[in-house]
Amino acid sequence: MTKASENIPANDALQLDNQLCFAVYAASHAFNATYKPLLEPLGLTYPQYLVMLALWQEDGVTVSGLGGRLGLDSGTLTPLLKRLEAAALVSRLRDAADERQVRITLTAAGRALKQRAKGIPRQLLCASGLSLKDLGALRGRLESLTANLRAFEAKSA
Amino acid sequence: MTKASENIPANDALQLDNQLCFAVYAASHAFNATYKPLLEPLGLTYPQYLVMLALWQEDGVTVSGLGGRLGLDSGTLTPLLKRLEAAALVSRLRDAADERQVRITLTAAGRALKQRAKGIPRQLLCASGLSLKDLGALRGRLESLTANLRAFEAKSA
DNA sequence: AGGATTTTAATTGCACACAATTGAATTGTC
DNA sequence: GACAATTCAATTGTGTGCAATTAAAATCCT
Repeated sequence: MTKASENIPANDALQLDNQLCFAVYAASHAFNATYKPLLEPLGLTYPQYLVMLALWQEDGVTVSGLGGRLGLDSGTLTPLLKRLEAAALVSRLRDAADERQVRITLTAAGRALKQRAKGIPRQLLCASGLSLKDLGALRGRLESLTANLRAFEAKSA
Repeated sequence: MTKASENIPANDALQLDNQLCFAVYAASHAFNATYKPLLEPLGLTYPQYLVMLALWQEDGVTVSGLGGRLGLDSGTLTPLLKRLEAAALVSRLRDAADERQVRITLTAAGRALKQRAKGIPRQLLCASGLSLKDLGALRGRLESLTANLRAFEAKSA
């Protein structure tokens, strides 16, 4: 009998409170709600903040490059990036060498916003109630879980 | 100096890959993607599956009662429940004693679906690559994190 | 009893998220 | 060099998710 086939009482397996997926789902909503008031002064939604984090780290990337890092496709990113463009935080320009690609570049205002976002990680750390050490450990476990889930899908497909 | 004010190098704090929130966000998407092919034969989306889990556990509840367990409001639940009703899995009936409330009750087909969902938790456990023990520990840490985030919001509001 | 307050679900508007399709641009192949 | 196959972003359609408003029903309060 392998680890993954340990005995689960049938009645427990479908209990909502026993679902790891629901714990992740609830935590994801809770993060969203915690970020909302902190991001509102910056005029960003939480997914837009994640896009800005990625761009502050690396600028001038293509839509699919950005999508690869965030796990999002053009169907999500195109309208989101248009809103960031309307807010004058990014520019969207066709690559001259390959006009299929659109390069996303921060404007001066987009770069400047990083300063105003500087304090947010500290506030979230505080809200999480975790030490840096515990936070890092939890993050590692979640990254490993995500990798396992993706590998499982890839295997099935 | 308290735990929550440990030193974080400024450049690291805004790195996407250092964000616990992003690890949760990515794991949530990965769960969604893993469930999708498993739920498709049942005709359910992932949020609809969570609603069904809650109903299999306790039937005949009000919309707000369901919302309390799932952390969702009527703006999300009303259309979702209408789709489950259209699929003949639940009935939505005004409470005779208090006509403001709508009671959600499983149909025979809704109860029967539980049998077809029986095998799903086992497949997810397998996909997660975790032992039951590790899974429980991770779930506990996420529940505690969610509670902390909610408490932080409540404090701010 | 009767009007103000509160509770409850539904509705509206906006923003993701993803599958599937479209259309333009590039690359591969002959 | 032309034509097929591929790549890339945009578009379309469906389904959440949440804030704010609406409308009906119940409760409170004198």
